[in-house]
Amino acid sequence: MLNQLDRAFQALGDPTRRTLVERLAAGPASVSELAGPLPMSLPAVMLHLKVLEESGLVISEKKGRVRTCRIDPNALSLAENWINARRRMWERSLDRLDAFLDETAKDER
Amino acid sequence: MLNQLDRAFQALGDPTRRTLVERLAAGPASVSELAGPLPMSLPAVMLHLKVLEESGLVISEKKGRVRTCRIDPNALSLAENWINARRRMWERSLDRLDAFLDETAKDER
DNA sequence: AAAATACTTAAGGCATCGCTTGACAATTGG
DNA sequence: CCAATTGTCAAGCGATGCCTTAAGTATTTT
Repeated sequence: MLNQLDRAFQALGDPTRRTLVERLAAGPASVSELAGPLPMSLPAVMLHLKVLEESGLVISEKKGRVRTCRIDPNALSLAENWINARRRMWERSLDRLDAFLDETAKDER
Repeated sequence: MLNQLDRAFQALGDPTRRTLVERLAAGPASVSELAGPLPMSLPAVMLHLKVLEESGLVISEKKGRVRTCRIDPNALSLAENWINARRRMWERSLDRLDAFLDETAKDER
């Protein structure tokens, strides 16, 4: 029972899939175009695309016999925001520690 | 042969490890404190911490018999920046498409 | 209609992951 | 010193992940 954030991070954890995202960030592409430069079979790339699609990072639609894939920037933002929130939280906790240490130093004077 | 970005994203892909990061974002904690609320054995939590540490997201140091863990916000930024760069790239490519479509519409007038 | 293109599905192999239990330090408090 | 606390190491097991090949299906192209 994995949520979207799990899936997104897990998807980005694989170098092949990050390469795919990187390629798609430059613009939409077909499955063959994506698979072309990669050192693996086309079915393998399809599986990666499936993972990316289930994570919400990538959207695809089929017209005729070619499936065109594109990035969904919303899903990217979701992951980005999660990290950002935690980083900010951590920085605030550091600030509180600094303030506490300053207080202590003042008291000791 | 995984690089730091792979490890970081893979680490964040696991719900337990994101819970750990979430907890640590509020401030440092010992291994037992981290394991306490979690529905698994302490060795299991240790393994998760090892993954987080190898990914660079978490730093720990041992004093006496207690190991204190804290977040390294730099590693968080690394992942955040990667996503941000791709999202921006994608948005730029959308802008170019819009511009192109506008041009085309003008030509057809 | 036959051939080529572009994917899709299925079956299977091997590695890694997440977790468990059990045994084993190392440190500290009574 | 003895015992409790806190963490570490190791073996192992079932599930998942990544990839392969082989055999489809659907859609153009010739």
